[in-house]
Amino acid sequence: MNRYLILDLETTGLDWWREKIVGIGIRLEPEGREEFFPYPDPGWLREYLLEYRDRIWIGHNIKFDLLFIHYPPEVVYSLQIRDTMDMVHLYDSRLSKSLVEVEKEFLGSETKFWHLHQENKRKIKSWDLDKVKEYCLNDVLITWNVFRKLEPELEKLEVLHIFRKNMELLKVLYEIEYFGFLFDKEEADRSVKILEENLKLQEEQFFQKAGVRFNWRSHKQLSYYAYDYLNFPRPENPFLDPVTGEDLGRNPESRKYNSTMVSSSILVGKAKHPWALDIQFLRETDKAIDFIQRLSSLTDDKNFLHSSFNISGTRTGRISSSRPNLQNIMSGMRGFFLSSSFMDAEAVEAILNRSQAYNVRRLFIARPGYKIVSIDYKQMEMRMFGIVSKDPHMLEFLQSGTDIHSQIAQRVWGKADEITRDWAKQIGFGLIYGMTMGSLRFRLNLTLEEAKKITSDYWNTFPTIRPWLFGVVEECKKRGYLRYWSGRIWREDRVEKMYRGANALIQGGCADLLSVAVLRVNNYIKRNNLDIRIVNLVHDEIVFEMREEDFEHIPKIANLMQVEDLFGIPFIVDVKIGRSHGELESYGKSDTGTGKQIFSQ
DNA sequence: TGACTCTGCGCG
DNA sequence: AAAGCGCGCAGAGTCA
Repeated sequence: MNRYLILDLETTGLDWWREKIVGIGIRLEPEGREEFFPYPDPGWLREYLLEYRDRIWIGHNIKFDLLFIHYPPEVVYSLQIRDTMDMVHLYDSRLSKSLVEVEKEFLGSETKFWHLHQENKRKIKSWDLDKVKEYCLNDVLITWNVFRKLEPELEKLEVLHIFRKNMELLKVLYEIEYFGFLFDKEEADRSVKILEENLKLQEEQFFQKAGVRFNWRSHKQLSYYAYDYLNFPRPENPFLDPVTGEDLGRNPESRKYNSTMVSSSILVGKAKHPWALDIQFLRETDKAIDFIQRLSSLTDDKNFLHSSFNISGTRTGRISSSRPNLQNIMSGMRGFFLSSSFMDAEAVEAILNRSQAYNVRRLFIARPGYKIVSIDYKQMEMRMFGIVSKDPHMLEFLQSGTDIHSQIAQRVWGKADEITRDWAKQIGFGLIYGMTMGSLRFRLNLTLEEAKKITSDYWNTFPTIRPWLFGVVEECKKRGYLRYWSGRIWREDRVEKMYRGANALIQGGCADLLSVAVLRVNNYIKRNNLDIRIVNLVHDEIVFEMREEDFEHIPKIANLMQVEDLFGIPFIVDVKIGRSHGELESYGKSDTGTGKQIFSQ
């Protein structure tokens, strides 16, 4: 019979490296014994709980609690852990993971809700300790009951093997978060200064051009000055329902259009507004400043960032990242070269000389003596698409490992030039995202006839793809869910949304593949006792920090990532190395003749 | 003042 | 005749 330790912490905040534990509640099962310790001494607490290290530890988002207790990663690796938050996610990724909602959904009670109704959680420091104790032990009890309820459910759904895999992945994520990613704060401060000067310069140029000063960050004000004040025709909202007049653009499912009409794509594309590029550039600089300041505010006293990697944060099974989000860091300027037209030559030069400041990734650096090594998958989603759709021609291309879009173009249209390669690429995206014909037309800048011809050529060349897409929807209609290659379940009961299932199978399939790769690579690192850390995960990329003398392990790591045994074809990877995440250079060469990476030994 | 929504935009 | 997948975060606006 299994023995359990269920735990829950109350803390002063979310950041374990600078906040304090207010109290910890634990429950021992099967004894049913409860204990609560207010403001425990951290060292004492670590020792005390280890008396129960042979038990299975259960928590709702247990990684959070373990980080607050501050165990070294090797201790966490030695534990058996169960995260009820991930159990909920594997049961149905659409559900809210907050304990209040989880209690309601699976236990049918609202005890936590009523506790919170009486007290403000943000002021937990000022609660009576008796109250904290009662609240905390109630959370522990809910967690235990949710675990008991969901374990058999997950078994019935045949997803316990994914749950076990995820609990091992959680330990790797723990280690990534525990050590963190070194942030170059001095350089960040310099960049912010430069960007703020740039912003001032851009604002001045813009206000002069506009002939009026206002807060361009406000949609309301910008909309007024860009259209009414300028007497510039306001583009018609194409999402107004012609019959009812309802603004469908306000539908949260589709927020691309809005009544203010000041998004970049509308200003640039639809309105062709004279301020479009100026606004785009102002926003870009503003965004860069926001990014860097957010990062600077979250460093610990040694300038490390400890992002949270969440395995139950996405609909598809991808990992998400927060505080800070390390998966959307700017890599450089995008809109500048388009928008520089409104500036005088001097201003253009001034900003170009400072363009490095927009590369926020270069602020993520290796520790002294180490290098950043980034290994990412080439065209990962296209590969997964070929695998799940089982199209023989697509799979044949994937085997060779050369540029997939060019190969497709060659096969479909008999030649692979820039134009046909772009067609192939856009249709590939379209298939992965469920694009409509209208959108594809816009993307390719074609007439309806041309677009239809091109897509039908594509369908004819890959005969199983269209039937597969229909089949996915059919299966979802029939069962109410889809199952990934990994066994993970994706549920959807709205028929009109089931087309998203194809994307889920691809995006989520890639996510589960990456998690397998992470585990295998991590096992290799630990087994050989290597001084190599994973510092970031970005959907199709693993970022490492290692010494140059350990570069000899790169081919092995790259090979492990290719997981050739899983599908019979390798997921080809690309290796880059640099002093920071923003200054990477290719490492090794891929042999385009055979398509085999040199890393596949 | 805080909680919430809306909108826009960075990344894969 | 343009608007598809998955995130997290920030400022402005709104309301109590």
